[in-house]
Amino acid sequence: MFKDMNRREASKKETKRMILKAARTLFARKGMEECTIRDIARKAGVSPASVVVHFKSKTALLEEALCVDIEIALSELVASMPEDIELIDRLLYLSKGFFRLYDKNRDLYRALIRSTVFEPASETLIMSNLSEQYIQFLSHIIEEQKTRGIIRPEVDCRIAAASIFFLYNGALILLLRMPEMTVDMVSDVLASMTDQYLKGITGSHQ
Amino acid sequence: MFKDMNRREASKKETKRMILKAARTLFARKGMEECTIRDIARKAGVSPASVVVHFKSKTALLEEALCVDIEIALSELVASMPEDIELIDRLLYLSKGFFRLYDKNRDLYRALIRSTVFEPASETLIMSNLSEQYIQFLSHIIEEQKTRGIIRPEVDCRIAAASIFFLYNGALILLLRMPEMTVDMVSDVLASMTDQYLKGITGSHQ
DNA sequence: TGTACATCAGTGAACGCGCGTTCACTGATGTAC
DNA sequence: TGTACATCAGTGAACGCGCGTTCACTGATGTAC
Repeated sequence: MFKDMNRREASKKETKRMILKAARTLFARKGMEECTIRDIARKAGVSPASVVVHFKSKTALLEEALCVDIEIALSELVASMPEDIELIDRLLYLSKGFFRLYDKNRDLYRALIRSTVFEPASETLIMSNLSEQYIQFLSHIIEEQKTRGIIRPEVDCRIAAASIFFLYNGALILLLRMPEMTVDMVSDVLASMTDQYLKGITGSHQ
Repeated sequence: MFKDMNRREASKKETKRMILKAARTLFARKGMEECTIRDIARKAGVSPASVVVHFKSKTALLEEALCVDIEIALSELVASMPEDIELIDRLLYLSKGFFRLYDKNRDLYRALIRSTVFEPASETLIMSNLSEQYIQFLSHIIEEQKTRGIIRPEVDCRIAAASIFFLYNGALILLLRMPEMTVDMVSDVLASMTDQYLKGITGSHQ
């Protein structure tokens, strides 16, 4: 029974894989706007109708095609994170990694983020999950820093992680919408912001 | 000579005004996706081609139609800002004002923000200017708090204002993409974040 | 085991839609002489 | 002053495009008996 299911399902997965591969190639080459579902179907060697069967829209296809790279980048960054550096440097290590990724093809990632960030969360599950993973990872870092006494015990880690994510997100928007900004410039801005955030801006602290 | 110019230009402006008025009504009633340029033209009593002459795209029309409300809201909030409350309450007073505005028609404002925030800044001048105005106003508040000794002198006001704006922006995205979030819930989250930001999260401050 | 039927992934052509764009045009307004 | 021309806002119809959707279909795979 399972074997039977698997034959059909395997060929279905294979078709989907081919469409995704063609989509990744064409999106990267020509950008979101310039390639049509029919282009991708032709390149993948399937019928246009088949693309729509596997992905409910061009946006959903884009999301699934590009999120692979983001997932890989996230796990690589997490794995390669230096252990012996300060909190702020760890945070910036992550941000800068993502900025570099998105900088490889700004228009394409801009199209992706625009069509996911502002959609209802239920429509863009893959991107929502990625953001959630990222925030949770930030939250763990903060929790860990708390045990070391670097972060004050009464701080809500979840709120702090989300704040850091929002700052990152703002900086990312700067990068994507202003052609004259470089990865380094945006990283510097984010560094200042994050530094301020960690230290606070009120009172006469130090 | 001026009188001559004015006749033509006046009628041109009048046409534009009528298109804008029709657009505001129809957008608010049916939403961005559900109304077409031809609908708006019909309602305004002009030719569809005329709409395209005055506004280069449907998005540009949406931007110009809705930004009026945002501008009004901003200046009202600035004018009605209580003077005798704490910094954090002033910041939240502004944010909550905007949340309430956007909450009146979430889908519509979501469409607006999605199609402006991620476009190149040069394509969406009105919204860019509004954000800039808002950040500058935040910057003035911080500057003023600095003179009172509430904010530390070495703090970069511009960076602080942008950070606060980014936190606000993140909270706004929460509101717009999660139907179950209310204005009060989002305001509470933003309050926690802003509070943390002002105090800082590292060290044994206080 | 074989036969007869059911399921279902994928096909390819067609549809209606709204988009921006184009076009020759009309007619009012402005300008030159 | 009038006449003849230039400008230009706005017209309305048509165009090609890509989109999602629909449809009857084919043919391979799986299932019941």
